[in-house]
Amino acid sequence: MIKSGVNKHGCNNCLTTDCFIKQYCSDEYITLISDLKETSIYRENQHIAHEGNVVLGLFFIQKGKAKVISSGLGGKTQVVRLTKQGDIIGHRGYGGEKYPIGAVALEESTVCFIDNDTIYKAFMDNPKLTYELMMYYSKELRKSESKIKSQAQMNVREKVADALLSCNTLYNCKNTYPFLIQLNRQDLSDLAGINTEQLSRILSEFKKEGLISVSKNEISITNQKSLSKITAPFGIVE
Amino acid sequence: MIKSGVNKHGCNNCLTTDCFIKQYCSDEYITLISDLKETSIYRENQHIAHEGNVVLGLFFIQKGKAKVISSGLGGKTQVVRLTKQGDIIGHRGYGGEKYPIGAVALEESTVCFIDNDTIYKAFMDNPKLTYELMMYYSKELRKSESKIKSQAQMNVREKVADALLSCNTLYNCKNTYPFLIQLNRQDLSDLAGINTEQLSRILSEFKKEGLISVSKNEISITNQKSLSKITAPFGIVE
DNA sequence: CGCGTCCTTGAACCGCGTCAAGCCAGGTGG
DNA sequence: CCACCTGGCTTGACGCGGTTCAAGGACGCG
Repeated sequence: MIKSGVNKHGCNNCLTTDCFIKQYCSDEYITLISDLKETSIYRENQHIAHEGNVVLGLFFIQKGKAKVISSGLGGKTQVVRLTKQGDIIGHRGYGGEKYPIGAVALEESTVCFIDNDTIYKAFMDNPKLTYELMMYYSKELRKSESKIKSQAQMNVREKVADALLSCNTLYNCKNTYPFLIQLNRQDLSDLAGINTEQLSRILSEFKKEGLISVSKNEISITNQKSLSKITAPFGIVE
Repeated sequence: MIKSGVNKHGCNNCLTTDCFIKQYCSDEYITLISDLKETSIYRENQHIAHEGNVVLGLFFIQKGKAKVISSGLGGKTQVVRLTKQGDIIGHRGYGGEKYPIGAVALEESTVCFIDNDTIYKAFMDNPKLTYELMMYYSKELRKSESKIKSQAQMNVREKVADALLSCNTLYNCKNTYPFLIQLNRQDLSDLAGINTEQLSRILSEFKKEGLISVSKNEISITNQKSLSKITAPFGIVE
């Protein structure tokens, strides 16, 4: 992990507009947090948070993408969710508890870390911040609950469509097509909750049906509408 | 739905100790909310919130139990989570959005409803309330993300053990055994994410192995430890 | 007593995961 | 520059686990 100098990345110089702190804290607190936070740059595949470590604070993704993962039996990994700029990693659990979920950068990412004490003070003095973060978790919870159903009821074909669409909803802000999925087969299958072989098969199907295109092993969504029809019966929330 | 008179159930007369409002609001706000909330009693199997309705506020479970459900394809239902006294139903989404998840009482339950405007004011003036609710959602999110992995990776046997244990963790506060599971086969299988036939088979297995006992179709956990061993490789978070 | 509901058990089918082999692109070293 | 190796991806074959279909039992209720 490359720890950058604290002062070089002051919040006032930060260009990110999605940051909860900058949006919902008083100027006074922005300055305070700016002094106390730590900003680090993670390269692709570097761990931002390790599974099983104690939660010492909150990570804010200033720039980049990450996957939130949870390991199961026999080396299996589940991608629980994907995150982008402005997202938060490391739910604040009950004080000092271990966090059973890890996070890994998918591309070079800039991440701010704010320790529990500092963020707690900010919460107490900036009700709007706490409120918006509550809403954020609430929204994530809805998405997560929706995914439980997907995992329980969908067949592999539907799971793949769902995984592709959730990438699209999250990362394709401008809603333009073709849209490139920036995940390798392993991550994509871990997200869909299936194995890589099945994923390959289904992708080939989709390719034949003209829903996606694959070149140089990179997947692009070309027909979002038809893809959506596959998952339609489930009323997916993204 | 039986709507009780507003004044009869003032917060100051309420005996519940787990209520977020009573714990974290100023006296002034408790009185205000007491006047504006609506308290209703739901009988078993009555809908507290309907899937697809607009979210007009938050439900607090004062007394009783409920299941939070989400319907899928072909009449399938997923029990997304179970709730008890002190829990919250109806995540506040982005303003006025439809809520894709429903809630049904599992037994006679008393539920308080607070509309969006009122609760928003309370949030802005009671930082501790907002903070605790944020923590609540954060905790629920962790549990939910853990369940995604369960659904994706567990086999039916493990899913059943997991479902039984999650009931136990939630409702068996005193941690005494045998502990009666108060769900019928349909609800239990919807919670586990499997069908009733499989559930039956696995329950018979567990019965033979002495992990549970079944009398008059009611399931009791007799050996929580051995049951936990089945799900142990997954590091379940409850 | 007959009916309906819920639960259990059996049997057959098939979707999915596993294993294994082959393909392709990129990197390395002779 | 080519041969070789490696890692990621694809495709096929097979067997198991789980879903589905169907029948029968247990129980409560009119």
